[in-house]
Amino acid sequence: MGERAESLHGWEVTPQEAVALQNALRERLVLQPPAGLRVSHVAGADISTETGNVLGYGGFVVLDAVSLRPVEHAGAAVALSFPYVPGLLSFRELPVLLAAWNRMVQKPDLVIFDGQGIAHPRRFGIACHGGLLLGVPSIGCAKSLLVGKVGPLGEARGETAEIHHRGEVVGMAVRTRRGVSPVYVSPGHLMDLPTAVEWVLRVSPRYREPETTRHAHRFVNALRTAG
DNA sequence: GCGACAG
DNA sequence: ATCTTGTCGC
Repeated sequence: MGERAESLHGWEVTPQEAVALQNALRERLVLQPPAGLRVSHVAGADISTETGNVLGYGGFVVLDAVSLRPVEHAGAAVALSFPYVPGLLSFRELPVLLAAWNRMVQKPDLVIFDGQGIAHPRRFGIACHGGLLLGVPSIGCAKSLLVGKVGPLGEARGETAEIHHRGEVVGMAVRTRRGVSPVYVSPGHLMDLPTAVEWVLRVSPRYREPETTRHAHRFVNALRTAG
């Protein structure tokens, strides 16, 4: 029997230990999609928190990859034990997302996270960490940049501009809608940059953010509101 | 030492 | 991320 991805490491860690884990786990990343990758279901992941409350409500919404219609959602509420620290977001959000993942029946072929993939100071954003632990192809699609610089970006939908950081191309700014700020796309695990950009555009036919993210965001907010 | 800083 | 009213634009 192989080890379970979820048990690669514990979550009771200090920020310093978290950084060491990122540097070690980074070596296991595969920045290439599996040969013949077929995506029939794509999921969005997100969490919702409340000021003055330790509980985090997280979940996934699985969409049919063609119609972009939801086919399943799964959520969980878990106490957030790690603070928000730029660069260590996955240690705050993944515990609740893993709990939600275990409740999901129709596991997706691809997950799009709300945050960075390798466009990260140590090339190990939440999409990398999540994809690795779940053993699923993943993409990071963030609303703002954590690291790196982007050059001029065309106005039309579909235009892209590289994200450069320390001499490397770590992602792409992608205009998903004309006249609106771009989103920042980078590969997570079992993924490359061209495929990541292709999928983000495919699941963002109308609005700035992917339908996966929009559905996940609404779902976890409803979870929190409901208690 | 001084800024920057996903969600 | 969350807290919050109105306001500008298609």
